[in-house]
Amino acid sequence: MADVDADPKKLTRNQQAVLAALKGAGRPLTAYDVLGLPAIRKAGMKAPLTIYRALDKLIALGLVHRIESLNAFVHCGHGPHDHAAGFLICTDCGRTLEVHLESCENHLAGRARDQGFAVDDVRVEMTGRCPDCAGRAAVP
Amino acid sequence: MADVDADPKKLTRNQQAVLAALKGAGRPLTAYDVLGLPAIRKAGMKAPLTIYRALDKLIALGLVHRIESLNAFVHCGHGPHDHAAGFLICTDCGRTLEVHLESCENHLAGRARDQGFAVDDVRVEMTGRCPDCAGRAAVP
DNA sequence: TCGGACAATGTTATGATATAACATTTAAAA
DNA sequence: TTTTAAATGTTATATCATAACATTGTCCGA
Repeated sequence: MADVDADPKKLTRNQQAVLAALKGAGRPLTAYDVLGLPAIRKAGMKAPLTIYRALDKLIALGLVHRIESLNAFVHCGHGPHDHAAGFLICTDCGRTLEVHLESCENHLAGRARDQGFAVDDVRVEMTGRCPDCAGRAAVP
Repeated sequence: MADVDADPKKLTRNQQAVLAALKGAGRPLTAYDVLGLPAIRKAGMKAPLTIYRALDKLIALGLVHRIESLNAFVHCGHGPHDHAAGFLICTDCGRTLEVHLESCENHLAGRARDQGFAVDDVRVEMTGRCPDCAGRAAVP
């Protein structure tokens, strides 16, 4: 689970730079997308590993989520939280919406426990079209 | 959605070989795992693309599922089906359990629709320990 | 303040996953 | 049989991620 007590002020320069990049993007970016950003190069980061290390930390702090089906990373707009997050991924514009799964998580994890499975983590990713893109498609 | 009317007899030699490999493994394999299997080399497949193409087809037919968080592929033990599948991934032994999500899918997709999101596909992956491994851990 | 411990960083190289492009063959249908 | 679509073969390359090891920075207790 995320370390909800994390103090954002304690982030290192690299971590701050990567977090700011994801925040500014407003959508998931791959590690190499981040690496390519001018602000990141200006911060002196120039190797993939530098980005991945910052991302690892930010994920551990619950400030960033990894989107498995995109191999990408997105800023968590909800602040650190302890319950599982679900993502709605728009296949048109590439943006994601984060949804909380308090109730679903119990349902899903309950299903798992029924089978004797001890659940550590729940990941939900849904693809489709976001409100904006769905609207555009309907009225072309 | 999966083509439930798919006829397994119509699978090509490559597709049959890959499907048999995943079936035999009983757990998720990466494309390169599959490529490395003697039976696959004997079938004449020797390039990654050959494997990926067979996998693409098998996935489209609903005979194989991709596990995003493992970059791996697993045989679907339930036969082709039309509803979303969830996976319980054991971090000890690497095996997966597939669970059906009839009810959860509605719940999740409903949440999405509440936000104006048009859902095409739902993916659920849970990590933890399977009954066997959880048992071993509890009684060491 | 010093010094030890630990986290973070820098650097280079490489491993692992996935697809592009284009020629050829096979299978199915008209 | 012709013609059409799908599958395959082959080579090269793109994309995502980590290993290994040296160095630096930070924090806290003695």
